[in-house]
Amino acid sequence: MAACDTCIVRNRAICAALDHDELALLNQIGRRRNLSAGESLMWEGEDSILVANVIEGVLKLSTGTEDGREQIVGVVYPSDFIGRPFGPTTFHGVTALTDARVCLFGRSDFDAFARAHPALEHKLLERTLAELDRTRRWMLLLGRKSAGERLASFLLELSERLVIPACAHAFDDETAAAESGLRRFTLPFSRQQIADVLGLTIETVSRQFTRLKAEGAIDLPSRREVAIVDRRLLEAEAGN
Amino acid sequence: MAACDTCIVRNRAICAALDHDELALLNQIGRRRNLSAGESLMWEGEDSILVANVIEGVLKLSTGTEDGREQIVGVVYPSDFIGRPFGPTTFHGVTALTDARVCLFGRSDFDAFARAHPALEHKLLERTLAELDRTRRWMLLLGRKSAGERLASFLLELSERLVIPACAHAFDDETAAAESGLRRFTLPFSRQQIADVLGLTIETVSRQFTRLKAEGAIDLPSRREVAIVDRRLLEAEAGN
DNA sequence: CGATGGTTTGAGATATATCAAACCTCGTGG
DNA sequence: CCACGAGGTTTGATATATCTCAAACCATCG
Repeated sequence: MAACDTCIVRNRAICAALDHDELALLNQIGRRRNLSAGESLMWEGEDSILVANVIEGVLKLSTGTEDGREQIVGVVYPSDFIGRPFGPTTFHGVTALTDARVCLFGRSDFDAFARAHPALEHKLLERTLAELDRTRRWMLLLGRKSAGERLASFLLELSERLVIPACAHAFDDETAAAESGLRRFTLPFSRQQIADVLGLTIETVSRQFTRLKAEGAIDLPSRREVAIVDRRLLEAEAGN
Repeated sequence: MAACDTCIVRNRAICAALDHDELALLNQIGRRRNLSAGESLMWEGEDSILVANVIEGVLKLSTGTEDGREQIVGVVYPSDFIGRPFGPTTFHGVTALTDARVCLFGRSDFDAFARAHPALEHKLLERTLAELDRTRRWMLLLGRKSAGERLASFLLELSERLVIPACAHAFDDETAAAESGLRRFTLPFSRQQIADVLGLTIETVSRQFTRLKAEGAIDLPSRREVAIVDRRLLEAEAGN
């Protein structure tokens, strides 16, 4: 039996474009791999040899300058696609933020398979277009928003993206609010990583956390946990 | 005779994926349109009803905050694709920076045509992936680079992107250097627009221009013209 | 416990923003 | 043809958000 049959992202990842037989073929060229938090799957500037689907966990995409400044240029969640198909080079590193599980393909195998299955390519196109939209909205944050606005925007986006779709309709109690995102969640980022997403320093991020808490927009039960106390206020702080 | 036959971007735009007959069909659903500098083709948040290929000219993609801060999130050149296919909303405005000419399609017509022609979708996918790479590299600039580095990076990118491919092999004299980009070019941006690309203010941009000139990296024959005097130095200033 | 790595808080430095004025450039009309 | 005006640009002086450097703090794990 193909591993795909029991895959929890089967219906949300680009694989949803495939029927049972096609999926069996794809399964033959792919393999699963577990990653521990902190482990890297690809490195910046490397030849593009692998692509993958995220099954579980959160990973970051990052680049940096010669002199060591780092910028996280994307964050991927279950069902997202990673890697650079149809091109020779990966422009950013990929590193697991939490323990993660991915479904890996050799790039050339995947490229060939995708070209032969337009429905799959179409899904990949839709996903890439959506990611481009999201990335461009992030440019507004990096270019024009204040530190406070950046952190507020970031927390709001996280609260939406961390919702596990399978659960979105199962609950709508305090754990998972169907409409507006999670009220409480665990950060898959350290303070330094948040700084690297927002283009700030760790100290500025920390100060904005304490400020948002002092103003009653959020609560911080522990370092890695955030509760949104006043969503309206947080949205106002995000200033879109 | 189809207008496409004489189109100067015929072999570089996504249309290159199509044969003569397919092109004739596409031509039936498209129309040309001229835009004057400053004219907008789409607005932020609008329903996505149009998509287009750029034939001639330079256009900006931009978003802003409620309170009027603006960020240019992309710049498109001849043969680039604009608009948001397969999605209901355009997340950014599209405005001509120079006089321009585009090949316009109704989005639903284009979507249908693209789905029926996988080779076209494939080209669009490659283009979207390349644009996503470029956009992510821009995030590093916005998140982590100084004003001087931003302007230097911007000028270097412009000098590459403004090369007219048709000429790239015809000349390699002082006008168009095949390898390293133009040595001298006209800015399709005002100072304010450059500020909006780089996430800076107009004054900071101006000061960095005069600094780069004083250091001998560039020359400014006029407000709208730039000559790269010392490319090495400019590259060093860009600090990648 | 005591060490260790991440985080928060503090004080001061600095790059960029802001506010304001002077300066070009170019088109217009006298 | 020249003066004028209007936008855009440059330069200057000052303010401020964020960074930098440094110390205190706190959880976690041996």
